Amino acid sequence: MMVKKDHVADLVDDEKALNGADRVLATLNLLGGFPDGIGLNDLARLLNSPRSSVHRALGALRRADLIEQDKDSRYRLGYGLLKLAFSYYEELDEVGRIRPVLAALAERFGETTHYAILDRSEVVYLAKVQPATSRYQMTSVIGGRNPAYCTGVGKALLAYLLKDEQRVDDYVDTHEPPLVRHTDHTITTAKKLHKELASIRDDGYAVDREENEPGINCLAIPLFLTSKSVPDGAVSITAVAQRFPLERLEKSVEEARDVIREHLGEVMK
Amino acid sequence: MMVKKDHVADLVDDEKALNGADRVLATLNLLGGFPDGIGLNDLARLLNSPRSSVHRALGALRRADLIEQDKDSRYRLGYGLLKLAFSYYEELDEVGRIRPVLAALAERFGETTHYAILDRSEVVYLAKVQPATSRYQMTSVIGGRNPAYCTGVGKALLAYLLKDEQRVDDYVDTHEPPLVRHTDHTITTAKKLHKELASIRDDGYAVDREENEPGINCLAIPLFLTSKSVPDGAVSITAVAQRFPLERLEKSVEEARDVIREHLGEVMK
DNA sequence: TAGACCGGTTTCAATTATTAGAACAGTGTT
DNA sequence: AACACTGTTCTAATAATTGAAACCGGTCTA
Repeated sequence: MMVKKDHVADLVDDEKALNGADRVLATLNLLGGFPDGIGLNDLARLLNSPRSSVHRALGALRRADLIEQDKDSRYRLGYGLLKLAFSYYEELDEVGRIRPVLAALAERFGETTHYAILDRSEVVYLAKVQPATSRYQMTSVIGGRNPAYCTGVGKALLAYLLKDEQRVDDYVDTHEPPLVRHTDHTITTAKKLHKELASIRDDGYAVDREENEPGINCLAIPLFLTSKSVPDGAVSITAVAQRFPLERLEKSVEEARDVIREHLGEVMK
Repeated sequence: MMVKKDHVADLVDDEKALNGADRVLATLNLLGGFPDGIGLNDLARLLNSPRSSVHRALGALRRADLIEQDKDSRYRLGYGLLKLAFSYYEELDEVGRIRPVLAALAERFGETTHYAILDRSEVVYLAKVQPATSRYQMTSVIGGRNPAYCTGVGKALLAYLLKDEQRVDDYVDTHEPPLVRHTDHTITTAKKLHKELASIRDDGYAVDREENEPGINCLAIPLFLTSKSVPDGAVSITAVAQRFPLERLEKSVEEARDVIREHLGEVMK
């Protein structure tokens, strides 16, 4: 079988050999990329570890009910992992509260909606609802990340964290790697970012104008669930520019706010 | 803090001490039960392992991006785990096909819907959709399991696997533990089970008459997606008996079939 | 203010499980 | 029948895990 080599780079440091538990967990992470399963040999190659070691790692994972072995003896992530993750996920307080809102917004506008929080300099997606009539498949994954500066939700949340030019400068200077240009519209300078964040504070919402992915626009509204000054997270409506133009997205702000208010009350600026 | 001791029994064999990778994975599994996080000491107690060993295990898990440490230094499952599980889950072929059907059924009947497959003698829930107006919270979790003989989906799937009395006998005899009575209506004898499965084969659907949980009824329809003779899985509509009586559930069969046909075509007997 | 206590973290010699190469055992293909 | 391909088991040498105890930074209490 062909295996994409570049897939590995992120997961395994080819330099130093893994040992013990680290190898077990690297194996687990690696298996996530192969929904149809993968053989021991390929796995060992990818981890550049001896087959017998990987074999024992797989044994531990199977004992813990995290992976399974198909009839054709390929290894896959197992249902135990799904149960672990989903039972944890369903217990997250925020998610239960927010998901009905996302569903309502997705239904109303016919577009994919997200809820994301800020973690250091990145946004983490904690919920995602696709409308019933979704023809497109967004690349976002629950638990997945994006840089804050080039996403709608990210800017919506940064706006209330980087309130003056000084902090924006610090953010940009210490950002590692430096603000990368994803598209023609990506904001890459402290000056522009500060201006953008100020405007977001004024409006109470943020717009991603194809700054992260070409052809993808996004409207994001920060939510103040537990604090009046710092938002806990932000909801977003993500739309394909071609089908749902930017102007229409910006005109939808009040309608979206109404939906949110209906479910959560006064949680917006 | 108070920690439920019985929670552990399933996860950790108190007898023999864990070592290395096994302890790391036991830690991971254990953390799933504490969405608000848990401290190192409690964790070590539950795993009855030395704190330093658990500490190193946690280090490995953090390196693998599977857990995180809160401000107050409690350990939680991390977003990396969510990403791992969800990216795998979203890639599962069946799920993508089935979920629209579940959503449509949930919407139509206002009840929770499931899709489950058979794994040895248990059913595994692979998808779950709650209606927008869901007041009740079902206990089922994606990746979770139930015995087949006392659930609607389980019986719907067994029906096409245990086609003669001989196989039903074998199933019942080798079932470990023996067929346990969950409620007054649970089927616990081979004779009754055979009769029930025969009836299911005739009808093309199964009904769980409060056999698994008191007060919970269920209508299940097996789906023949890849084979004409053996169903791949079954969808179910789970209803609280009080609000949605059994008769109404049985009368809904044709309507449910129409919804399924609409989305998937001819996949039913 | 001292001091006891709680948490997480680090240390270190003894131990023991991991390591990795190689042999083994099945399958399906040529 | 030989081959190439799996996953699996075996083994002595090695290196990582082990776990008691010490440590450190807090917070509560006397």
